[in-house]
Amino acid sequence: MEHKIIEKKWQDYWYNNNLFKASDDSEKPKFYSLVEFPYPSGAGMHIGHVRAYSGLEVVSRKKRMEGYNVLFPIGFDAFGLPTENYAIKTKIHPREITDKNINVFTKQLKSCGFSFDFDRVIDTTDENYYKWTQYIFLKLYNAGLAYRSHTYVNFCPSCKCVLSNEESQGGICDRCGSNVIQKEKDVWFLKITEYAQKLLDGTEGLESNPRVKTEQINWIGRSEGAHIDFKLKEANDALRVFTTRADTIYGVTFMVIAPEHPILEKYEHLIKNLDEVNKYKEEATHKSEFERVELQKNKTGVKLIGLTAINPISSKEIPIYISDYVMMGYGTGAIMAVPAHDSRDYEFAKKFGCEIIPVISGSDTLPYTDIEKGNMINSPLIDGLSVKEAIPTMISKISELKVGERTVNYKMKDWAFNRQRYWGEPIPIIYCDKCGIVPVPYEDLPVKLPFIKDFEPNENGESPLSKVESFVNCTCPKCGGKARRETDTMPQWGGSSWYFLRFTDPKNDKEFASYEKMQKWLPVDWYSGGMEHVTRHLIYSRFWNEFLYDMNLVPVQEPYKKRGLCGLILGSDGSKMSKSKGNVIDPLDIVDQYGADVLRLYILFISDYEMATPWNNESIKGCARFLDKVEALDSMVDKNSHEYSKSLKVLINQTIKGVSSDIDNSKFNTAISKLMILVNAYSEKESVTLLDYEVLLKLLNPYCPHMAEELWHRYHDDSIQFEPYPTYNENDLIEDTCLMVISINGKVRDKVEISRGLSDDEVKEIVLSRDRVKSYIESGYKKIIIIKDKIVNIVV
RNA sequence: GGGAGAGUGGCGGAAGGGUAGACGCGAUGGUCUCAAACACCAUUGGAGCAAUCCGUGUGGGUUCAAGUCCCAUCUCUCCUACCA
Repeated sequence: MEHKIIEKKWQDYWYNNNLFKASDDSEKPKFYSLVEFPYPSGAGMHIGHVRAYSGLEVVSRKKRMEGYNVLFPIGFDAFGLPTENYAIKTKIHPREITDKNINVFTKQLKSCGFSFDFDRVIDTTDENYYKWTQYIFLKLYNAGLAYRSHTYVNFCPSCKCVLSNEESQGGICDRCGSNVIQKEKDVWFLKITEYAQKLLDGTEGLESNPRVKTEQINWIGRSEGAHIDFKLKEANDALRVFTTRADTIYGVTFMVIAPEHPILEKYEHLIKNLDEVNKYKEEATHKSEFERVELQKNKTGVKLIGLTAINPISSKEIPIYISDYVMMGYGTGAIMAVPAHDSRDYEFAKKFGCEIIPVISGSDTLPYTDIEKGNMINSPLIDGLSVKEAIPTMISKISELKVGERTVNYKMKDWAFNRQRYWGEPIPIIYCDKCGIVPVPYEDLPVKLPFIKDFEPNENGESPLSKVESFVNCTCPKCGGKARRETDTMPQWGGSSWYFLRFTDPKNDKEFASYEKMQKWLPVDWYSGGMEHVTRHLIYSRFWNEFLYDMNLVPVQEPYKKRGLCGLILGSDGSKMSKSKGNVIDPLDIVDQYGADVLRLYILFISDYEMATPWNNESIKGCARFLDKVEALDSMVDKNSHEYSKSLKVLINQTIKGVSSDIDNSKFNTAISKLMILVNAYSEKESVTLLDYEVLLKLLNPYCPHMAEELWHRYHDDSIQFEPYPTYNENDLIEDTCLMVISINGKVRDKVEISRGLSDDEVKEIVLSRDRVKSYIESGYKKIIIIKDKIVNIVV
C-alpha cells in the first residue's frame, strides 16, 4: 500500500474534521491521558518522542472506541536555555525561533498521525499562558511560600551567571564548560519543604511502578531524630544540631559546622584564628563539585579558637571545627561528632587527633555503626539500654531539660527559583526603596517579557533584562514612588508545573482554568513520561497542585492518578543516541521509508515499554511485513459471512481479551505479538469472514490507524475511530480439548490431546495406558500429580 | 557509601510455580527468477544418526515440579550521594 498517500489522506480527514476534540459537555465518562509536553528544540522530533507518545496514543484511541470522552492534549514547554543559546549564536530572536520550532514540531506530530486534540495546544512562552504562571507565583508569595534570601549558590565565573543544580551537573557549567563555584547571591526560593510531608503522603496512592515511588520518597528523604542545642561557653547562645542518634550524646567529642554557617560571622570578634578560618572558608566555596567528591575521603578543616561548645547532658566542654564535610543545606549545618560510631567523624578525628569515646559495646573495632547489636556504655543516664531503647529515652531527657526536642528532618531543599536569563517568565516582583519587596498586583499581569536584542547577562551576573531601562524602571504599586523590577526570570520548571491544569481550559482569559472544567477532567488518569523527571518535574508539579488545592483553587489534592514510565530508545550500538556518536535515528526518515504506521508499531513492539532498548534497523522489517500480511487478507474476506470462522472463534476471543488487558498494563509489545499470531492464523486459511476481518482492524486501529481506517473504508462509510472496541465472550475463551503434558520426574516425555474437564481418575487411566508412559514405569511409580487440563507429573 | 532495577539463543525480547525461548529479526536450505531483490515454504538454544543428555550470571536450598520462591554470591544499568 502507498503509505504516503493513505497516511496523508486520513490525517487530513481526522484533523480537518477535528475528530479528536475533547468535549467539555459530553455525557460520556472522561479519560484524561497526558504525555510530558516537549521542549520544541530546533532539532525537531526525536525518536524518543515517538515512543513516548505512541504508548498513550494507543491507550487514547482504544478509550475512544470504548466510549470514553478522551482528553489527550499536547503543548510546548518552550522557555529555556537551548533556544536562548541558539539566539545568542545566530542573532535570531528567541520568539521567532520558538514559533518556527513549534510549527515544525506540530507538522511532525501530525505526520505520525497522533490523535492529540490540537485545539488545546498551549505554549508556555505565550503571554496568555505565562500570565498565569506569574499569577501562581504571586499566590505562593502572598502565602509566604516564595521568599528571598541571601545565600550561597552555584555560579559560573566565566558566564557570570547563577546556575541551578540541574544546570551545573558534575560541577561543570552547562553553557561554557567551566568549573562552577559557590557564590553569595540573592536568591528567590519556593518553600517546597513546607510540603515535604504532604508530598510524601501523596506518593502513597499513586498507581505506578515502585521505582517511581521509591525515588520520590528518597528524594524527599524524611528522617526522624532530634534537634539538640549545645550552649556556647563564650556567648549567651547555642549551636543547634540535628541528629538521628541522640543515644550517642556521651560520645560527642567535638562539633563540626559547615563553612557557610552564620555563627562564624556572628561571633567573628571571638574567633582568634579568624584569618585561618576565613581562608578555609574561601577555599571551600571555590572547590568545584568535582573536587569535593574527589576529596571525599580526605577530610579537611580548621579548629575554631575562641569558641567552645558545652555538652548539654554531660556538661563537658568540646571544641568546634569548621569543615566542608558538613553541608549548610542539610539539617542545621552543624553536627555533634561521635567518632566512635560514625565513620565520617572517625576519619576526621583520626586526622585531627580528636578524642574518641565509645558509648556502645559490641565491637573492638571502631567506628562501630551497627544499631542492631550492642548496649550503651559510658553513658550514665542510659547505660545498659539497647540503641533502639536509648534513642527515645535520651530524646525525652533532652526535651525535659529543654535543650532540644524530637523533630523530623527532610533531605529535600527549598527550590531556588530565579535565573539570570532572558528567555523565561519574568518574576512579578517590584523593589521599592520605601516599601521594600512589593508583589505586582494581580490585575497588572502579565509582566511582559520585553523584546530585546542583547541576551547576554552583564558583568555582575545580572539578568539581560537588567540592561533594559524601560523594563526595570517602574512605579511602586503601593506608594507610587520610583521603583525597580525584578530582572531575573523563572527556571525551566515553572511553566510545566501547572500545564496539566491549563489543558482543561486552555483559552480561559479570566482564570488559569475554570474550577468546573478542572472538576470535570481532573485528576489526570494516566500520565506517561520518563524516569528522569520523577524527582524534579513530578515533585514540582505535585507541589504546585497541592498548594493550589490548599488555596481552594484546584479540586484535587493529587493531580495524577497513575504514572506510567517510558524507557529510552538507545542507538543501535546500545549507547545513548547523540549527534557526536552518529547513532541518531530520525523518526521522519522512518516515516518516509516505511510509513507512520510501521514506525508506531515497531517502536512499541521493540521491547517492554518501560525498558531502555537499542534501535534495530533490520527488525523494523518484521512490522512492515506484518502490515503487508494484514492488507493481503483483504482479498480473502468473505463479505457475506457475519460470524466468526469456527476454527478461529477461540483464538479471536483470546486475542481480544489479551490485547485489551496488555494495553491497560502498558504491555504493548506482547499485545502486538498477539495480533501477529492472529494474523498468521488468518493467513493459513482459505478465507476469513467479514467479522473476523473487522475485529482484526479494530484491534489494530490504535496502533496503525491509517491502515486500519483505509481498509475499514473498503467496507464502511464511517470512520473506524469511534467503532465500539471488540469485546470477548467468556465462554469462547477455551477449546473443548486440551493438550495434556505428561512428565516423568519433572521431564516432559509425552503429550496427549484429551477433552477438557476430565476427572483425575479418567486422566490417570488415559495416561497410564500409553505405551510411552508404560516404558518409564515398568517397575511401578511412587506418586502421580495431576493439574487439571494442564500437566501430569509421575514420580518414579 | 546508600537506594532501586536487571542478568534468558547470534540479536530485540516472551513466559499468573506447571511444555523455557512466544512474537519478530537474522541465519541455513528450498520455490519463483537468466540473475538479484521482494515474496513464499521448511529448519533454526547447544551436543548427538538417534534414544537421550545439557541448558535462564554463579553456588546452595524449598517443591512432585523453579527463569519464576528462599539464602548466599558475582556482574551490569539507573538514581542519589560526606544526609549527620
